[in-house]
Amino acid sequence: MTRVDKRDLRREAGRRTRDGLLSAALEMLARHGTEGVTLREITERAGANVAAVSYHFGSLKALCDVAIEHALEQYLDAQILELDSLDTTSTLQEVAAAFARPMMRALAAGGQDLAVMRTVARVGIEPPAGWERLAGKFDHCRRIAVRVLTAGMPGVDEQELIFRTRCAAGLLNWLALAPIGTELAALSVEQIERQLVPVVAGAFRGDTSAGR
Amino acid sequence: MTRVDKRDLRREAGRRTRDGLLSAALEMLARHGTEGVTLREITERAGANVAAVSYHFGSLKALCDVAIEHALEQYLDAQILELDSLDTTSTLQEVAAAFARPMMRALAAGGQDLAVMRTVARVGIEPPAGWERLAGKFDHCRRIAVRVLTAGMPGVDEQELIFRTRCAAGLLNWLALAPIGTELAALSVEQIERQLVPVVAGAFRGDTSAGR
DNA sequence: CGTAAGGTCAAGCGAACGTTTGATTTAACG
DNA sequence: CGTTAAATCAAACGTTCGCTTGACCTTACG
Repeated sequence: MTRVDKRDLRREAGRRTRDGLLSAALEMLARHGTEGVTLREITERAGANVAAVSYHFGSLKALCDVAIEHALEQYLDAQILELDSLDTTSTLQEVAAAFARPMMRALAAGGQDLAVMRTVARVGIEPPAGWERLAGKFDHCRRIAVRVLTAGMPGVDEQELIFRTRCAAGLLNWLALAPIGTELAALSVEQIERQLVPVVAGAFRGDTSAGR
Repeated sequence: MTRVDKRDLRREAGRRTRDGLLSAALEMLARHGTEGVTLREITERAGANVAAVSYHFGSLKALCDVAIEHALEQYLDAQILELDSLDTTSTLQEVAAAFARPMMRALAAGGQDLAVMRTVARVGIEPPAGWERLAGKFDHCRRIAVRVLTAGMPGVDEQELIFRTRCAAGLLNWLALAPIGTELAALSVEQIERQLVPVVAGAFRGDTSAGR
C-alpha cells in the first residue's frame, strides 16, 4: 500500500510538472502568440527545469501544440454546449447570446479561462500546422449556428449566413485580444451581454434596408 | 551642377536603402507582428547590410516604430477621408461602406496596401509603447463615425454607439488578419462590399427587438 | 592631392534561444 | 543491498539574435 502510494506520489509529481508547463505555455500563448513563447520563461513560470519540456513533451513546439489543442477543445466544447440549447424558435438575440457566452464568461472569469479564450483567438489569426484535426468541431459550431439562423431568417442566402457567423466569431476573438477586452473584463457577464449581444445579433441580421 | 547632382544621387541611394528597410519592416510586421520581426530577415529582404538599420534608424525597434507610424497615418488618413464625405443624411449602409472601404480596398489591392492594413490591425492587438501620439487621429475617426451614426439613430445612447464603432473596427481588423481575409482578397471591392457592408451596418444598428 | 562626410560592408561582440547530455535523487522490486 | 525506472537538475551544446566596430568606397571641397 505505502509503496504504491509513494510511487504514485512520484508519478503525480511528474504529472504536476507537466500540467504546470501546460499552464505556463497557455499563458504565454495567450499573451505573446505562437512566436512569442520562450522555453526559459515557461520553465521559470512553472518552476521547472528547462529539460522538463523535452522530457515531458519532446520539444517546445510539441508543448505548444498540446496546449493549443486543449484550449481549442475546451472553448469549442463550451460553445457547442451553448448552441445545443437553442432550437428553431430561438430569437436572434438568444442565438447571439449563446454564441457569445463562452467568450463573455471567459472575459469575466479571467485567469486560465481568459488565457484559453485568447489562445483560441490567436490561433484564429495564425493557425499552427496540423490544426485541421480540430476543424470538425469548428464546422460543427458553425453548422449549428447557421441552422438556427436559417430558421429565423428564411430569406437570406446560406453562404451569407456562414459569412456573418464567421464575422461574429472574429468579432468576439478581436474583443478578447484587443485592449478593449481588458476594459470589458472589469464588467460582469450581464453588463457585457447588454452591450455585446445587440451588436452580434445585428451582425447576424444584417442591414439591407433601402432607406435610412 | 554636376557635383550637386552626383551628391544627390549618393544621398538618394541612402534614401532608397531607408525606404527599402521601411518597406521590408512593414511586410514583416504585417506577417509576424511586433515580436516576429528579425533584423537579418529585414535587411536580406531589403538587400541591405545589417548595419544599415542602426545607421538609418538607430535600432530595430526604432525602425519598427517608424514603419508602424507610417502605416497608422496612411490608414487613418484614408478612413478620415472616407468618413468626411458623409453627412447627417447618409444612410446606415453608406456609413458602414465608408467605414469599411479603406480595409476593403487594401484587401483587394494586396501588396504594400494590405501590409499597411494588417500592420494597423496588429497594432490594435499589441499597442507598442508610445503609440498614444496617434491616438488623436483614432479619436477623430471614431468621433466622425459616432456623430453621423447619432444623427441616423437618435434613440441610442452615445456610449453604445462608441462601443459599436469599436466593434466594427475590430471586426474589420480581424477580417484583415485572419485567413478569411486571404479568401476575401481574391474578390473585387464590389463583391467584398456586398457581403461585408450589411454586416457592419447591422452591427452599427444593433438588434434590440423583442420577438423574432 | 589631401581632407571630410555620407553611406556601405564583412566581421565579430555578448546575450538569449531550443536542445542535449550525464549525473543525481527518489521509490519500488528482488 | 543492488538494480531498475521515473523524474529532475546543472551545465553545456551550437545557433541565431540585435548591435557595434573599423575599414572601405564615393563624392565634394580646399
